[in-house]
Amino acid sequence: MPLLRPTLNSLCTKGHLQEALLQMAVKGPEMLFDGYNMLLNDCVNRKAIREGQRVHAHMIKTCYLPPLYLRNRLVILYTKCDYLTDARYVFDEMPERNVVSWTAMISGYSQRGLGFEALHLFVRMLRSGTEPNEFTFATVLTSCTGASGFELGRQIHSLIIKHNYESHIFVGSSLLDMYAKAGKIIEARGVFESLPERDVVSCTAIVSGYAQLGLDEEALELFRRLQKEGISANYVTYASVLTALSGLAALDHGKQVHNHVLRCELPFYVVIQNSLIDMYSKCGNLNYSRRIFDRMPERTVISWNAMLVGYSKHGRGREVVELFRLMREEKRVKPDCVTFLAVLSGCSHGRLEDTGLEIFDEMVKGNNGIQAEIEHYGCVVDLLGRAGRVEEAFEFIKRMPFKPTAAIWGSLLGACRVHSNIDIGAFVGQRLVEIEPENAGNYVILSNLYASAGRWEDVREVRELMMDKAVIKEPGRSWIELDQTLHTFHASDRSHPRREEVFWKVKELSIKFKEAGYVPDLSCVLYDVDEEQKEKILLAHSEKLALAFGLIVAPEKVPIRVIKNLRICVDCHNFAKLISKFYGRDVSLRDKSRFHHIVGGICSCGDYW
DNA sequence: CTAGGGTTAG
Repeated sequence: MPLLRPTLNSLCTKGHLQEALLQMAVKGPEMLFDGYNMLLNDCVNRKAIREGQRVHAHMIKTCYLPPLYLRNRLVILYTKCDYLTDARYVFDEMPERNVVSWTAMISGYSQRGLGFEALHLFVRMLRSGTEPNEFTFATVLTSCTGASGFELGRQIHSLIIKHNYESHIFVGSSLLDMYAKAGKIIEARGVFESLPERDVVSCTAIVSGYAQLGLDEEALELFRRLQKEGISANYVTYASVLTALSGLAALDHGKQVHNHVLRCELPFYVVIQNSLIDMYSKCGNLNYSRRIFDRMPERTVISWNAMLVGYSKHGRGREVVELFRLMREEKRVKPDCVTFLAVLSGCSHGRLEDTGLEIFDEMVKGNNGIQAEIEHYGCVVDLLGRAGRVEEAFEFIKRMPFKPTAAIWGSLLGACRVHSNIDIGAFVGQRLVEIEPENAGNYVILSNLYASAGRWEDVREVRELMMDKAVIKEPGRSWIELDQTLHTFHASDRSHPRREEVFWKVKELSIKFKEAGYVPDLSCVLYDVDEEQKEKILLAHSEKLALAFGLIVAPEKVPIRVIKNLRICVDCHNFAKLISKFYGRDVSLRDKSRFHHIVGGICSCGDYW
């Protein structure tokens, strides 16, 4: 900031802008305000920072003391051009400030993602006695993210009510978005419903609020209703809708939206194309994603990331590495932290552990300008564990510069299960049930590990602990798309119209597979019941119902495409492989973390997931 | 003069 003045002095000496400034001086001091105002206004509109700086420099050089209005324009100029330190310098030097000065500065911080600074300034504004207006509220709420931000957001809400701005459409959409991002969807919906008028932005905010929380059906239902009410949609709306469709893997609907946006020729097409890449890959259709990607006239880092994530989730390690190489050759985009997450997890799922480790080492050396964060370390743990290098993974965790999270221990525990490492598994499992006592899955893996070592006393203890502490947060659910309809199945489902037929089909399959040597994997059952009961529970798993339904209804040449909201269990995975083998059907199964493409009884995940 | 919604990961 001390550099500002000399920089400005040098800028002030050249260019034809100088001409304009000279003219202003000639015409007399009463012309200065209008002249400066006009020039600055023009610079703001064109985001011409160099010229703007020269105008500012001229003020300083001629000892002109700009009034409040012009100082505000300078703050606005600098914030809009992303020169935040300069904006703050002007702001700090102001002899007096009004609501516009404060709001412009707050907006500058919040748009740069510096929410903490923005909130801090807002509090200072209140203390200074300047009354916030609708612009201030709409702005400051965008910085109320995270736990501490939400607390402040609630307080700001009551302030908004006090100032009678709750029904203002800008304030209202910002407010409902704040609630939605904090996971308070009921409050968000309440604000939305109480708005006296609606527009594209407020409608998009609530739809995307549902979508971002994974409430995909609700998002779509609301979107359809709003469409019927005649609300228009733009590229942001469609991006949000596509997010919801990705979550549901609703390929037919996704294609419809695709056709629709092609016909509309919406502006900001990159954003929609990014969403389409993601949608097709999450619907299992990687080739479509790649086709869109290849034909894009311009790509952002998100385009590359979406494509990389696609390959990664489908277990296509070689494609991940190849695309990453292309991305580095292309100098216009720089890989970011998401890129490295996608690449590392792609190497892990694609069995390219040495490549993954090389890329991680490069990251840690700092060659890429990206700091390795805990999630990246988590990918490496996953990668080592998946490759059977369990001890190495354990040592790696001990040496990490981060405190291991439950997710990291969980990943190692999973590796211990697959590679039957009882010593490390028992240690990790005990640690994990302490950190995450509510997660039932941990107890199950741990007790199975003990069982495999014949440590029955420990098995009993873990089971008891589980009954005591574990809660099942999210019920398992699987679905399948047929003629633009999603057919959803729950384990204890009584709702599907063809449930009887589906139930008998599963039973029939089970008998048939048993004759061929299928043994139900009872260790997948969380409940402490007898074996017969366990088998019943297993046969009612939602993914088996959806698979059986797919076998009944899906046309023969088409893969059976099942989506599950949680991780798939070992037994259902076996079951799917048997369906593929016995019926010659390709099965595509998407679970919480990845795709399983099963052809001829062989799964693309290599049986580790 | 100052304002709200969005796409990748977890």
